[in-house]
Amino acid sequence: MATIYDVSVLAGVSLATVSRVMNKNAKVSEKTCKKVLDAMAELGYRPNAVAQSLASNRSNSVGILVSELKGQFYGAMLSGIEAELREAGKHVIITAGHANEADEIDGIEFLIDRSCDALILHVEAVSDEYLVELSKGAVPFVLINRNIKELADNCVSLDNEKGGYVATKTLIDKGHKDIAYIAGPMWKSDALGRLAGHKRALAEHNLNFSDELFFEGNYRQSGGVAGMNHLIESGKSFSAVVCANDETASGAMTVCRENNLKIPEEVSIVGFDNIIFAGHLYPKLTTLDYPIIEMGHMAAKLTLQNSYQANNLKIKHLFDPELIVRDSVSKIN
Amino acid sequence: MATIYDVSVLAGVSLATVSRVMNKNAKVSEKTCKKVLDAMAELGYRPNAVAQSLASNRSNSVGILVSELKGQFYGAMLSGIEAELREAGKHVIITAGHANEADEIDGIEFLIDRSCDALILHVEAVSDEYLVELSKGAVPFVLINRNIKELADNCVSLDNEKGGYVATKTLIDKGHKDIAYIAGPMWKSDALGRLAGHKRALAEHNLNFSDELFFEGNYRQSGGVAGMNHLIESGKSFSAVVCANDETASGAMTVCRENNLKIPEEVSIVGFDNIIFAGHLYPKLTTLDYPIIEMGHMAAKLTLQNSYQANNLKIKHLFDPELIVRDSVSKIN
DNA sequence: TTGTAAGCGTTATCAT
DNA sequence: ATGATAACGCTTACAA
Repeated sequence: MATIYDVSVLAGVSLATVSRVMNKNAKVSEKTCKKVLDAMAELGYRPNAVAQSLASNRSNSVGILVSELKGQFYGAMLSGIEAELREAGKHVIITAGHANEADEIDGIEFLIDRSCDALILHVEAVSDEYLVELSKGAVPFVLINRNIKELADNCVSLDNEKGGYVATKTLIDKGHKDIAYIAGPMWKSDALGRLAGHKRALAEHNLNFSDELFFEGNYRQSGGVAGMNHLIESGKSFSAVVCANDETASGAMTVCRENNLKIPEEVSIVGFDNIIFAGHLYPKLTTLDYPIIEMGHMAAKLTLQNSYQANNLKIKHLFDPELIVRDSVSKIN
Repeated sequence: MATIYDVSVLAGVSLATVSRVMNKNAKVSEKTCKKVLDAMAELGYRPNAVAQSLASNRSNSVGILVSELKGQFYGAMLSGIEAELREAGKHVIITAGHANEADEIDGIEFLIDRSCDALILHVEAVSDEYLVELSKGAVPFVLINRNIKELADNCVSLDNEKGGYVATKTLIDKGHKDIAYIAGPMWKSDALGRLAGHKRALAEHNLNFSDELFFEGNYRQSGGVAGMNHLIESGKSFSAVVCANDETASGAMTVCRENNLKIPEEVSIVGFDNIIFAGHLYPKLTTLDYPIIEMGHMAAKLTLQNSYQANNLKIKHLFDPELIVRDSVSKIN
C-alpha cells in the first residue's frame, strides 16, 4: 500500500505538500497540485484513515447506539442515519444497548473508546442526569426519540403526547366512548407520552379513564395478545382500543380474531408507528405515522452541524406523528 | 485523557511494560503488573484505539455491508453479527449496498479504506468474479447468504433450493396440483435457488411447471400484490401459491382478501423467511424458517476464526430452512 | 523480566 | 507556495 511518503517522492515534493492537496486547506500552486494528483493516481494511493485520525484527532466516525438491531423500527432509523452520514463521508459504528441501563452505559463507553467524533443515541434506560453529565464530557452527542430540557438543542424527537391524543380523539370523533388502552412499558418516556395524550383526549371530552380498560404491554405482539386477553376477561365492555404501537395492535388483533370479535364492527383499533406491515394486517390498520427515517436523517444532520461544521442545514427538533386512516376503525352512533 | 506515558511514569516503569500488561502477551512480574494496574486505575486510563491500530496494524473493527438497513431481515442478521462480535471486543462498521453493483463496490471500498480487519458481506449485485478477485486482496471477508464454490470456506448460506423444494412438496403432499409461484427478482441467487427447488418438487411428482402460473416479484409486498393480481387475471386455475418470501406472501394475501378468495379454503399460501409478522398475518402464515440470527452469529464466528485466531468454534457453512406449519395451507382431495 | 528506541502514516507548526 | 520536523499514542523488535 502506497503511503503519503511514496507519493511525495514520486511527485518530487514534500510530505506536507501532499497532505495539503489531500486536505485542500492551504494554497498549492496548480502545477504542484497536478503533479501530486498524478503521482497519487499512478500509485493508486489511498490515505490511511487510522493515521489520519491519530494525527488529526478526528476519526470521521460517529457511533450509534440503538436498543435493538432487530425490528422494523430501528432498521428504518439506522437507514436514515447511515444514508445521511455516508454521503458526508463519515462512517457509522453501531452497537446495541438492549434497553437496559448497564448495557446502554457499556455501549456508550465502548463507542467513546472507539474514538468516535460524535454519538447518536437512542437510549431508553439511562437517566436524564446521566445524559446531562455525559454532555459535559468530550464527545458530543445527539439524542433521538428522547427530549431532555437541558439538552433540547441536541434532541430529535416525536411529539408522542400529540400522537396519543390524536389516536384517541379519532376514536372519540367516531362516537366511541369506551376506549381501552394497551400501553408500552411504563418506564419508557415515549410510552408515557402517548398515554398522557390519550388521557388528555379523554378528559377534554369528559370521558373517564378506567384502570380496568388499561393494560401495560411491552411494545411487542406478545403484549398486545396479553392485553387483549386481559380486556376480554375483565368483562368490561369497550368498543375500541388504542394500542401503543403497531406490533401491539397486531397481537391484539390476533386475539380478537380468535375470539370472533369483528374488527372494526365490534372493536375498533388504532396503532402507532405505521410500520410497513400495518397496511397488510387484516383489516388494514389505522395508525399514526412515525417519520422515523426522516428523523434519522435529521439526527445525522444535527451531528454534521454540531461536530463537522456543516452549515445551512435546516434543523427540526420536534416531529409530528400523522394519522393514517385505514380500515380498523368504525363509526358508532 | 491519560496516555500510556502517564501510566508508565506513575507506575515507575517503561512504556513497553505498560503495553505488556495491557496486551497480556508477555511475562510481567506480578508485582510490576499490580503497580501498573493501580496506576491505570488511578488515572482512569483508557487506551487510545486509534493509536493502537496504527501501531499494530489491526483495528479490531469488522465492516458489514448489507443491502438495506430497513426491513426485518437485515435487522435480524445484524443483530446476530453484532452480538457475537461485540462480545469479542470487536466493533462493527455498517454500511448499505442497496443491492446495486456500483453501491456495493463503493461500500466495500469504503469499508476497506476504513481499515477494517475483515468484512462480512451480504452482497447481491456484485459478480462471483469480482468476489474471487477481491479475495486475493489484503482484507479477508466472509460472505453471508451467498455460496461461491471457490470461496466456499468463507461462505455462510442457506439451502434455498431445499427450502423451495420443501415449500412446494408440502403443498403437493396436501393434494395440490395447480401450484403457482411468485418469485423474487430473478437476478438474485437465492431467488433462483428457491425457484429451482420448486421446479424439482414439481418434476419429481410429474407436475408441469406452467409459465402462466409464474410471476417474478421483488421480495416485497408490492410484488405479492402484483403477482396475485396477475394470477387472478390470467384466468388459469390454481389452488395454491408459493411465495418467495413472507412479504410477498403478505401482499398476495391482501389481494386474495380483496377478491374474496378464502385462504386457505380456496387458495393455500406458503411463504419463506418466517419473519416475526408471519405468525400475525391472517391467516397465520405457513412458511419456512430462515435462521438468519443464527447465521449472523455464524458469519461472525467465522470471521473471529479467520481474522482473530479464535479457535474451537464450531463452524457450519450451510443452514437448512425449516418448515413452520400454521394456518395458510389446506388439504384438498 | 524489563527498558530503549524505532517505527506506524498522517497532520500541523514553524521556517523559508 | 513549499519544506523540515515534531508530534499523535501505541506496539514491538532488540538489548540488557
